[in-house]
Amino acid sequence: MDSEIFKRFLEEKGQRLTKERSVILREAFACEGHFDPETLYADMKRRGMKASRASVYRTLSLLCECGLVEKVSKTEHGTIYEQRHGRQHHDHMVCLSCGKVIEFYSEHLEKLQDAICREKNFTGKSHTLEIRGYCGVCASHHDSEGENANDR
Amino acid sequence: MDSEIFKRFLEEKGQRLTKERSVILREAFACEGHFDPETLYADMKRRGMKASRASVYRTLSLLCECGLVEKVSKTEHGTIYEQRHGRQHHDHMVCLSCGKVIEFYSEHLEKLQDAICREKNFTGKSHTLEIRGYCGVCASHHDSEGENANDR
DNA sequence: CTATCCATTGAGATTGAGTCTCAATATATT
DNA sequence: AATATATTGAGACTCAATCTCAATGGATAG
Repeated sequence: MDSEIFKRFLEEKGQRLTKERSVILREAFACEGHFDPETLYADMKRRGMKASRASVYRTLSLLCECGLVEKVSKTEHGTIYEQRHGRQHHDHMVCLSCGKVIEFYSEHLEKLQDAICREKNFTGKSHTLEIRGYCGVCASHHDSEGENANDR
Repeated sequence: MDSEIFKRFLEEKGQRLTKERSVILREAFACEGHFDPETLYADMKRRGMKASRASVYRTLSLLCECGLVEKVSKTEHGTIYEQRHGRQHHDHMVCLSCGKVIEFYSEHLEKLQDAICREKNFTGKSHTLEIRGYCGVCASHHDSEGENANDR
């Protein structure tokens, strides 16, 4: 279980898996996909679970440190994290307007990168591809207007 | 000249190329490479050129709009922009051993990304691809563990 | 030249994400 | 029980970025 991994990680550092940390871990893994700290915090509060904003940020740092969670990117609306345990590699599209993150995976793209690496005599180990632009919803608002398709 | 392009762009919108905007444009193009608004603002001030912080941000928005400049990424320390005029798009390979950065460009890769965007109904505006691994020199020094060029 | 219109500017207020501080509290160890 | 150490949360704080609005300035019509 994820909390076991986290617990072990903490104990190795002489730290503890507290109630608050458990709650935050659960919350982070509940939303299958991406999340940002503020939303996570707000959701938690709404559901009556107690943990301060400070603890949320502190715990997310710890989760990153032990690899269960990863910072994916920064947007106008804050940092986006994603759950990493047991998930397959993929790349991201990030909507510049609403901050939505779309995951995608393309075998073809991966192969092509391998080819480019060979060509440059480079031994690729990992990569990050982020495509920034506008999601379907925001693109339609965006066409007509300038910059005001902003909502949370 | 770049300021000509900017001027034309502004005039089309019924706006003017003011002294402040000129200064900011010049400053942005002076640092060959990347920059962030706060540093640009501070540098400008230090050199005794006058333009408010608000104008810096406003002008950078305009420059992005007309394509002379592009938002490249967001970091802990703010947004990074880069001058786009006359420079070709490229992606990066970063050597984990010696830190060397190799630039590359692949038409095929770009096309493929466009296709993926269409598929996801996403309007791509820009992207960043960073491949991390080992350059030719470092790879040979490295005892090759027979790993393939895969990701995560 | 003068009045008018409207883009532009800048100082400072405001927002919002994220961090830091520190006293109070919880937990483990002896 | 006493001590030591980890943790928490409220709120202060920082910093980038945006917004507000009165003052300015350039262009143009009369």
